[in-house]
Amino acid sequence: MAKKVQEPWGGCPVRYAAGIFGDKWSFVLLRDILLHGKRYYGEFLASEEGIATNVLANRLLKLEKGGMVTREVDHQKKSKICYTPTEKARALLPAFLGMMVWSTEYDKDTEAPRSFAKAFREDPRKAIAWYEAEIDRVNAEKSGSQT
Amino acid sequence: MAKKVQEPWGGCPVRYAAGIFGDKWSFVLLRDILLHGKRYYGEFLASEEGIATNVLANRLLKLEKGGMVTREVDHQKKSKICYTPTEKARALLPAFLGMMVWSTEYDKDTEAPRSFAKAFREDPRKAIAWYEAEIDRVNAEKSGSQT
DNA sequence: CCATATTACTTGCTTTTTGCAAGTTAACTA
DNA sequence: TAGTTAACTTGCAAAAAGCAAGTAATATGG
Repeated sequence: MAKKVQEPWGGCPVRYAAGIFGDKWSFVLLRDILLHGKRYYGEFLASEEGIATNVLANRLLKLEKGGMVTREVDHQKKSKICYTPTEKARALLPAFLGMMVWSTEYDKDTEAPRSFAKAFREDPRKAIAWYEAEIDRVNAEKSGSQT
Repeated sequence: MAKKVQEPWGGCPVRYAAGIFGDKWSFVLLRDILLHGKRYYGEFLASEEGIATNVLANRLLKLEKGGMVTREVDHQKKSKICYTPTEKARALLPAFLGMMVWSTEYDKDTEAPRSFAKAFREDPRKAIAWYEAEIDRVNAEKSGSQT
């Protein structure tokens, strides 16, 4: 029996967002899928934060039900499942990158290069477009459209 | 013995943000303090989401340790504690409002007026400035600087 | 073709966190 | 000065997270 996934918590915009990705593991998964080009269960599991396998399965299901990722059998290897960010997840990039800029400013141990915040502040649209293009690139690579 | 508060989870910007406010109750508290002008324990407790008293105490402490709020005895009534958003919390407004715009676009039950997303998209700085001014107004009101 | 390995989960169990009700303490207020 | 408000704390049950091991469907080397 599949574990129950929290039902959407709508109405208020903050509550809605909190209901969809308002927990630390969802943050980390969104980072991996939007910013690090990860697509497979094993890749998410390998992130340094060390998510537990059952929690990972639960969050992937929650993100899928929340319309943030699509789940399909990989085109190149049928034993793998490919998780792809939806347009809804991609539309979160501006807020997500804005949040990261905030972190680089306040985390004294930040590992992000200064250039990241600088680039985003100087031309946010361009920065967003760059990440969008990266996502498209990864998607194309996983689409089985290889020669 | 006070409950232990999660130690900061630094380095990666996403992980840092997740460590500071990456749980649904912190989201809701930040909304109340940044957007709804709430300042007191009793006000946070009264939010419709229904946070438990022990969780509220824990999250206020976590936000304080994370540098998001200051905790001080109220100037007008010494039996009350006034929680005030720090500059660090206020600096999160752009990302926070961006996230809310995202919610209004994808939550079919959204209660936010269209004008909110429209205003933010047309002139984000102006929208942010409006909320900043609101925060200043509430702070002034609580500062005991009344006639 | 078959044994071994990958990959994506699921299951069972322990620990931690949350939720809920009740209790405590220090101002206030009539 | 007795009752009230405000901000927590405590104890306990329920839910979620963490951990180790197990399973099922491909894939792969010989």
